[in-house]
Amino acid sequence: MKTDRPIVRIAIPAPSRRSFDYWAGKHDLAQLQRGCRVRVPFGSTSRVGVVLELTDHTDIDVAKLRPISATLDTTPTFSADLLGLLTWAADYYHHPIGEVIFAALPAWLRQGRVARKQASTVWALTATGRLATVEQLKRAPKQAIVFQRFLEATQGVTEQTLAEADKNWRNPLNALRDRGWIERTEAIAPPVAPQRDAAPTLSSDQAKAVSRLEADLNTFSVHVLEGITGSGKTEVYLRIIERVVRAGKQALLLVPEIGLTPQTLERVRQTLPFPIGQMHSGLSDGQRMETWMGARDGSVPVLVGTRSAVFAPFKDLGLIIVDEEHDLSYKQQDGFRYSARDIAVRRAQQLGVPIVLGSATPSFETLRHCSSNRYQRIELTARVAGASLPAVKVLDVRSQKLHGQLSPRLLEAITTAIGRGEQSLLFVNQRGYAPVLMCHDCAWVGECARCDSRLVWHRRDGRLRCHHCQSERPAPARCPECESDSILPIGSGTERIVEHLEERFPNAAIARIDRDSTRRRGAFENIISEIQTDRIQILVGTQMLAKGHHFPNVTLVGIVDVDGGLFGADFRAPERMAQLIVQVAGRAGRGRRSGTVYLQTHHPEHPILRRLIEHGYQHFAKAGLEEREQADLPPFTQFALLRAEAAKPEVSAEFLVEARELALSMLPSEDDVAVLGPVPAPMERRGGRFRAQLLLQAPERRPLHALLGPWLPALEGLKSARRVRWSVD
DNA sequence: AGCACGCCGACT
DNA sequence: GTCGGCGTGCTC
Repeated sequence: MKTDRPIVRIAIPAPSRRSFDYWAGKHDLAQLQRGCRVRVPFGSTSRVGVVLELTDHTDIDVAKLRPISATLDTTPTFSADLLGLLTWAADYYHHPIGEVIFAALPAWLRQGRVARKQASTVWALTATGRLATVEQLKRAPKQAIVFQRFLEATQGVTEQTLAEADKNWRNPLNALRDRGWIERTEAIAPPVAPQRDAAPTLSSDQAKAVSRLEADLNTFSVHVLEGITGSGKTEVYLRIIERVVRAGKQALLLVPEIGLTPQTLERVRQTLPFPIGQMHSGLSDGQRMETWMGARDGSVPVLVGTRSAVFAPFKDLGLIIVDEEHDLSYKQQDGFRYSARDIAVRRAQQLGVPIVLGSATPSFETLRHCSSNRYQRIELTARVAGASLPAVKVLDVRSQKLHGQLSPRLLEAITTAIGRGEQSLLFVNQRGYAPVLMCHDCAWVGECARCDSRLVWHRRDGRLRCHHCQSERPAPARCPECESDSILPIGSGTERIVEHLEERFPNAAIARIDRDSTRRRGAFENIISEIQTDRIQILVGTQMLAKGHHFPNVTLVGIVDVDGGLFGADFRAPERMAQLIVQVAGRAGRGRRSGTVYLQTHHPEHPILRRLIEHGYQHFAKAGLEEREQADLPPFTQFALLRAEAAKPEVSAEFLVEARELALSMLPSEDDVAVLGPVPAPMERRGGRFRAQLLLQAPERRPLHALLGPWLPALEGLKSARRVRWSVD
């Protein structure tokens, strides 16, 4: 109904997809514009909300309206275009608007703090300080630690950064100042001139790519930069970013979670003579706020960040780059399940700016857009500086005597590599010692009490752990069932592979890289830099090693077991396996020497494997897409998945059955959307909860969205919905 | 999600 | 008599 007093429509972080209406009250309407934050009473509590609209009508009973309690912003926190993007995302992913908007805010702003750039004091090296070395501070270890930070930073150091790293920083800082090595500077230190010797000459492919991108800088266009590992995609990104920033605009570079290593950032910093902002989960609230504000006011011209940086504010964004666009870490897996890559494309479209999707192994979805000419493809074919592509060898492990899953030929190849002073890299898709612990006498196996899974034996810690929930317990010395002491590990994880290698190569230095060995802060960086100094001869790791790192001396890459990707239940399993193989192959022979990739399999003739090896990723993807089309699978069919979980299996089943009935009653025709299920989820019991799902399948996006629109709010009203945890993917 | 309300068992 | 268990319902 229409009212005579102003009403504010507000997004509030609550699990309701509706917005909430309040009286504007006595507050200044200028501070209640779209995008401003306000504090409002909500039930018995108080919340921070964001104004979506100032209006004069409401759908609810005006007697229920309450006035907002306070305004929090004098100018809107969100620009019109960013708020537009967020409302689009809430709509597209059918997720509550309040939660979407709050996912895009730094914690301080979520709590209602004033958006103000901290008056951060920045210190920078003086001319004297640039010539000084850490060795001169041998007798002043505290100063050495602080000084080291200055050597690592190219753009000065804020007091806040120092305070976060070490609580004893003020005295050493003053001492360094007294030495005349550092000085206070005004704001962000003037960027140090890039230390690159000379800009590397671009290959003809790279030059062509740069000029094609430059031609499209002022319009929306999606370019897929497809280049094998080592073909120099990063150099293309850097050239085009530089061009955009010199034209007075900002650039956003999205990288996978694991991709934002100090090295990546350092490379960008060393190359581009601009202040570079970073945004990722490792930042403190203060740092995040600083970067957020800097991007918004334009003082951070280049922002490098992971998934959530796609929601960063910009004063004048001119370019978006999504590196390794196929990477799964662009998809948020819980809560607001968005794809940062897809949102980035939408954002570029909305702003009328170009976006570059880079990958050696583009996702099938992206390739399909290329073949329908919505995206333009740019290929980089040759590896730079003469480094050649590794040869791929399939090792048939059938009826071979294996040493902890390693075949004689693989061990032989490692021996040869060590003899030549080269490094070997082995991928194992299981951390821990062994994926299963089994009693040889009664066939007991360690199982998780809360999940449908086996417990992984972590021998170093003497524990059995579930990799799907938090539960763990001491590893038994005897079988808990029959008391036999012959309990055996079945299969191998990284720990056990390392053990076998240590027996076989007693003089080799072996490093293990998985979530367990890199849990400590800085451990990952330490191992990576140790590898780069060539002290390590053999690296054993999980997929976390597959991305991004440059190991010039690795010439042998082994994938201990590729069979998982051939027979996975998920229709995307072959795509992922192929991407992994190509990516890890990219780790071999990046320096001057050529490399070899060994794939161990029990199915050397499997057509999927043969296709990839004999014809390459492009051909593999083309055939894979044809198969998806035949089988009515995405991206040729649109899927939406309603998941539900509850402590009892019948509770989630009941909810999904009701949801199904509701969907069928709302559908104009059953031909539009097929409702399949409910069926138990792939791992039905996880963390003590029973999970089930309902699949909606439609040939087009439109009827699916048309159903989801009214269906999801209706589900909220279902009584069975309150007894389950549910979400839409 | 929080948070209050409400209706039943074990304590001083 | 009261404390508190967590089922149920609501938030403009």
